[in-house]
Amino acid sequence: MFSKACEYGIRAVIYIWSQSKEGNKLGVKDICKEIDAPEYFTAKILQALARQNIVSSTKGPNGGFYIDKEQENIHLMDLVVAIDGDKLFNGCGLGLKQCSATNPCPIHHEYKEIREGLARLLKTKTLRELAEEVSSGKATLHSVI
Amino acid sequence: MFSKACEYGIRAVIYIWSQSKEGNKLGVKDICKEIDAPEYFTAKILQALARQNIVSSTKGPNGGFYIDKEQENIHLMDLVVAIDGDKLFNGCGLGLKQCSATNPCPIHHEYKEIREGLARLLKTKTLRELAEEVSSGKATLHSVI
DNA sequence: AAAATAAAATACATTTTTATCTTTTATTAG
DNA sequence: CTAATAAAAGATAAAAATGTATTTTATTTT
Repeated sequence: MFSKACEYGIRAVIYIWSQSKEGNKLGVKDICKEIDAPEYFTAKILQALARQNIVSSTKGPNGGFYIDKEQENIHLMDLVVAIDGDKLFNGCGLGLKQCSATNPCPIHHEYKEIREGLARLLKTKTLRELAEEVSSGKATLHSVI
Repeated sequence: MFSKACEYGIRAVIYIWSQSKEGNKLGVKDICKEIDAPEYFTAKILQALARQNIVSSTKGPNGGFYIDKEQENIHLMDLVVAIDGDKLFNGCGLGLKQCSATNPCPIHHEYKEIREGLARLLKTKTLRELAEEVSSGKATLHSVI
């Protein structure tokens, strides 16, 4: 469903959120150790997200990734689109170039429902909520060891 | 969502179904022209499906792909799994190795619903039904020109 | 039996995704 | 100001997905 890049990105950002109280900044190495993701690859993803203003970052000692005020109301959808684009949400399930209610592929209507359900989920969930689930121990970002 | 291979495969098989009355056999070239898919690539997919007994084929003059009795009750799910495997239906949305109700990722429950909705759709639809939609003109397998 | 046909198998090429390593730039601590 | 730190940027590589071309095999028609 989501690309690997997107999976790592979501996990990383939720982790940053869950730790980003009182101006706390997190290094890529720490993030990746915690979420069990490849370091350099995840770094690239986070850099791209910083360029798109989904997360913030600073260089140098005590630098790292963090969340600031402007990013408080970001939904999971914004993050997914920033990494994977929106093809998941507006293309035809069978890859037809033109597929619509008036010229539907054989699964158009049912697939549309699924897709919209997914979009609804991603648009509803804020990163704050997801981070809270992790902070409170109700959810995790890594496999138990 | 589905791979390109799976999109082409679904379209090809539905088309074979829709044309496979009275022992009619279809060549790869004809199929690909109709569904607007790359010929050699789609041929490989169909060959793999033939090995897995999702469709039938014979070589030689008047040969081609067709559906026989044993394949009458195949659901869309069988086809998708034959091409893309089942990772879409049993993996974690965020890629965690272990993710379950007792050790959930932050979107476990909601994502599960989406995934199960998709699985339900694919398990409900038979290829016969989908082909019928195409035969009757209610749905198409290619963009209108 | 020979020729023609079409899938099957094999080989090869390109593009995209995933992943790693190195160099550069910005920032801070001493 | 200098050294240390950490992200940013760039280069490279491996793997997977996608796509194309060629050779082989099975089948049928003549």
